[in-house]
Amino acid sequence: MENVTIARLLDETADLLEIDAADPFRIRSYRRAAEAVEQQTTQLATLVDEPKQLLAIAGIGKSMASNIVDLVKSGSMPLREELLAKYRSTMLELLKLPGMGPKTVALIWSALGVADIDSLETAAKEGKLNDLPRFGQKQVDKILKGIEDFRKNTGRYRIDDATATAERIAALIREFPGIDTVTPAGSLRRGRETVGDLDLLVTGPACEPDCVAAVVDHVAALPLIANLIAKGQNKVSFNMRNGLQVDVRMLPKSSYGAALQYFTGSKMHNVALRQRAIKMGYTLSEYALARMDDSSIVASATEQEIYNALGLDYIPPELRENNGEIEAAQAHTLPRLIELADIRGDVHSHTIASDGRQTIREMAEGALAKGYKFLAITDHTKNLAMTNGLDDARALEHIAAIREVDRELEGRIRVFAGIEVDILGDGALDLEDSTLAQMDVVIGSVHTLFNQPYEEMTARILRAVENPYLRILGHPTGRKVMAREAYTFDLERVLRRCAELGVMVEHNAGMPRLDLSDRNLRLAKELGCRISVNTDAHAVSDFEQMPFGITQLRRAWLTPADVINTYSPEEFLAALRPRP
DNA sequence: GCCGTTTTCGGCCCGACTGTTTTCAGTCG
Repeated sequence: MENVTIARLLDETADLLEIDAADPFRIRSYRRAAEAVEQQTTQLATLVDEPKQLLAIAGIGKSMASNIVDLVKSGSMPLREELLAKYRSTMLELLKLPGMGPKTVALIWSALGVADIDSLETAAKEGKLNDLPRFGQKQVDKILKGIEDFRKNTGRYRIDDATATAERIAALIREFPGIDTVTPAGSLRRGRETVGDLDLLVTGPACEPDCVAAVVDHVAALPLIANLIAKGQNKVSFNMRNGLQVDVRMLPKSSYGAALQYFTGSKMHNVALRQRAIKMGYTLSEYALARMDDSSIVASATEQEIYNALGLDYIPPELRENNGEIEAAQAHTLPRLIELADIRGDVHSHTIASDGRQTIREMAEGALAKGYKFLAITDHTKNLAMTNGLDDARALEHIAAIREVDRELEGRIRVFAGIEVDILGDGALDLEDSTLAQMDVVIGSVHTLFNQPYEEMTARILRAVENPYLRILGHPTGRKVMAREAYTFDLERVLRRCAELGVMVEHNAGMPRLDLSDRNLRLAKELGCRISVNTDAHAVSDFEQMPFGITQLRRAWLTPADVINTYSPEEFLAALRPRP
C-alpha cells in the first residue's frame, strides 16, 4: 500500500469521526497523522516490521502506528470498519459539497436516512430538507447548486493554468484606482503543482477600512465571475466558469504581512507557528502578531518581521508544509534554495531534426538570450517514429551540425551534442554504442515502456541504466499530476542505482505529467542522485517553462549545488558519468 | 490521539461569513 493511500484512509477516518461528533482533538490527531504519512519519502509499507521507525515520525504515536500496520496488512483498521458499519462510505462524498459539514451530514442521516448525493438531491427537491432545524430555502438552493457543480467538475487545477487565471484577475482588479499590489497566496504561492482554489490578496490606499467597500463592490462586479459565492466587508468569493473558486481579500497595508503569512499557509505550518507564538506569550492572527497580555502589536507589516519576532529566519513559501522548516529556521539551518537566476543551462531540447519547431542555431540563440552558458540539443531516436526520430546515420550528421553551431557561437555559449534515446522494450538503447559514444549528453527516456508489469518495467529500466553511455535518466516517471502518483515501476530502486552509477536524473519542467514530484526529488537527493532540471524545449518559447520546474525543486529543499544546471559548462561536463 | 524548556496529565490555533439564530451554530480557510 502506498503512502498516499494510507494518508487518504486516515483522513477519511477523521471525516467519519467528525460525523460521529468525536473528540475534536482526537480527530485532529488523525488529520496530523495523515499529513505526516503523506510527507514521508520512504514507503511506510516497508516499515511495518519495524514499528520504532513509525513512532519516530512526529504525529504518529502508539495507536496510530498500530493503525498503519493494520492498514498495510489488511487494507483497513478496526476503527474505520466500526465507523463504516455505523455510517456509510458515501457520506465522505457529501462532505465535499460546499456548505455540507459533518454536523449537517449527521443531521440528514439521522433525520432522513440520507447518505449519498443522489438521495440528497431527491430529498432537497421534495422539500424534505426544509423541515429540518437551521434549514431554509436558501440552504436548500445552495445544496442543489453544489450538487450541480460537484458533478460538473471535480478536482484540482494545474499550477500553470491557475497562474494564468490569477494574472488575468489581478489585471482587472488593478484597474481600480488606489490598488498597489495583488498577490496570489495559498497553495499557488507555495508552488504546489495543483491548486484547489485561488487566494488573492489585495492592498493599497483604496483598501483602508474607511473606503474598502468601493473596492469590494468593484471586485464583486468583475465580468469574469460566473457565480458569486460570498461578499463580506473585505472579502469576495466567486467561481470562474470552469468551476475554479477564487477568494479575494482586501487588506490595509499595515497588516499585509500578517495576512500574506496567514493565507499562504499551509494550514499545518500555520498551526505549528501559532503554537509557537503562544509559548512565547504572543497570539498570531491574520491581522498581526500581538502580545497576549495587552494585545499590543509586535509585527504585522511584513512576513519577515513576523518570522523574526518568533525567533525564526524567514521561511520561503515553498517550504511551509510543517515538514521540518520551522525547526531549521530556528536553528538557522534553512538551505539556500535554488533560484531561477542560478540556472546557467538546459540540457534537454529538440530541433526540426525530430519534432522540434526551430533550428539548432535558433535554439542556441534563444538560450543565449536567456543568459544561459550551455545548451544540449537532444532530439528523439527512430523508435519514436511519429517524431521523425534519428537513426544512427542521421544522428551522426546531426552531431556534426551541432558541433558547427558550437564553433560559430564560441565564447558566448556552449552547445552540446546529445540525444534523447528511447529505451526499448528489452531495456536496450535505440542507437549503436559507437554512435552514443560521440555524444556529450545521452538522455534515456522511458516513453514507450508504459503499461508493462511493474517488475518487468523495473528490470528493463535498470538494464538501460547499466548502459555506460546513458548519462541522464529522462523524465523518469509516468505519473499523472491530477491523479497523484501513478508509478509503473520501482522508482526508489532505479534512483538508488542511478546514484551508484553517477547517472543524473531529470526533473522535467516542461511536461508536468512526466516529471518527478517534489517528494521524489527529495528522495533522489537523499539517495545521492545528481539532479537536472530541463524544459524539454521544442521551441525557444518553451524555455519560459523553467520557473515551474524551479518551484518544485525549491519545494524539495534543493540548493544550487544539488542541480547541475547551475554549474559552468566545464563543471557540467565533469559531473557527467565518465565514458567507458 | 499526541505530546512534553512548567507537564506522563491536561492541554491542544484563529477569525470571517452565512443563515435564520433574536445570541449563535456550522462551515470554511
